Amino acid sequence: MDFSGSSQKKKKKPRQVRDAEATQAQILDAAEQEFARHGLAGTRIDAIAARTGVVKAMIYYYFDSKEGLYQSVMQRIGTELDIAFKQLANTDLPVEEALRESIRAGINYGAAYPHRGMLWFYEAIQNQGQYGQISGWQKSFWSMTAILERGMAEGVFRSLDPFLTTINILGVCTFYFNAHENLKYLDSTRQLLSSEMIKQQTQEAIDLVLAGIKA
Amino acid sequence: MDFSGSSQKKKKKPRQVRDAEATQAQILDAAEQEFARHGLAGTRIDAIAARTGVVKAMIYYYFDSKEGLYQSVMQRIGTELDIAFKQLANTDLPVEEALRESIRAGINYGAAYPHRGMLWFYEAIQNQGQYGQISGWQKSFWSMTAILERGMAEGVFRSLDPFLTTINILGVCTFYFNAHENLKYLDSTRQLLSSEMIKQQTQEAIDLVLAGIKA
DNA sequence: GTCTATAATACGATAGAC
DNA sequence: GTCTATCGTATTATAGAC
Repeated sequence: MDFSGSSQKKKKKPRQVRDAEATQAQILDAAEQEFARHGLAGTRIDAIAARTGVVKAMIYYYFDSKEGLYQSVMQRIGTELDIAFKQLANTDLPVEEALRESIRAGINYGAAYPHRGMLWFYEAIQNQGQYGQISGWQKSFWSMTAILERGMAEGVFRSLDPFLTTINILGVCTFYFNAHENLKYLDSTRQLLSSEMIKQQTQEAIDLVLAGIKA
Repeated sequence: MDFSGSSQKKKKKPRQVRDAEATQAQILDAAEQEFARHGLAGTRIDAIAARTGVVKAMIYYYFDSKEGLYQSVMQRIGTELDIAFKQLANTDLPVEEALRESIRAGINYGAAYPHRGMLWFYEAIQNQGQYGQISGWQKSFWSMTAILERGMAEGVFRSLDPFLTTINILGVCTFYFNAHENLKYLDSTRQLLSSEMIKQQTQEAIDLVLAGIKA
């Protein structure tokens, strides 16, 4: 039932006319989502292409390989992370309030980018964290450790290991979101990702940590 | 260059003569490791077969499909989990000590089965926790919540949300091991999985939580 | 820069001999 | 119960037209 040659040819994807920068950003966005959902190994280039609307070959054209694309995603996360947590380094606030703000920032970040927590776990499990270093996330970690040290020096916080305590605070901030898919079966009446529950969880986390480290 | 028919044939795997039960257990062990390392979707049946020394077809013979094998792994974990955390339900200990023991048990479990934490995260991310319910892990969760409620009733613990606090304690117990591959880059002088560091972390975790919830 | 087509390989699952 | 051999499909990556 295919009449005519040129007037009614099969539907054909019109060639996209876009600038390189926009296309690259679009690919990075789609890639971040797919990598977070399936990890580096499990992500299908086709899925990224489908999400972007760009064809598979374009991804190889811009990023060489799946691994190269993954590294670019990590790099971009790093620059955004710097911006989000840079302010925590300022010493204007009293330590107690600075720590409260850090926890708030951590939970808000986890709520705002729920997929990035998964990305980090895939990175740890599948790639042993080798690509994660590209992002330079360590800077954010040490800025929280610095707050704890300042609190100890000022006598506001009790004697503790700032390194391990930073890890444990990070655990409180992230576990809620990272384990959400498992935790949701516990109590079907609670919507764990609703803004009210997150607000409650923020308060509980701050109360637990602050009471846990005060002198 | 293939002389003779039977005297010099190519090296051939000798047929294994084993009982069904031993073979099944062997497959389950190898499968648990592979599923923890690569998740349900990412695990290759060939890899399990290679690890077991059994041939791929045997796995299908005993477990029908990759999904069936995964469910069997989850079921086995559930029975072991029950045994490991059953004792925590007893109310002989004072609440404070009961909670201390729970945290110790949680960290010890994480240290003893470091791969299982990964398995749970894969389960959450890849399968939305649907297969995790087979294990019945919720029982262990609620037993810790019960301790917190008892502590509040006795006036030993401050007023808190037992549900969210259980999640946060679990976060402290598990994050250290789950994020280990990312955290190891922070301070190369600290061996996070050494028994001394785990001992330190256990103490820090107990101090943080106990101080955090005491009345 | 963007597309189509395809090479090369890897994987889940099954059939059938022993 | 255990093995070999294979089918069908999905996926990374590239070649080459436009």
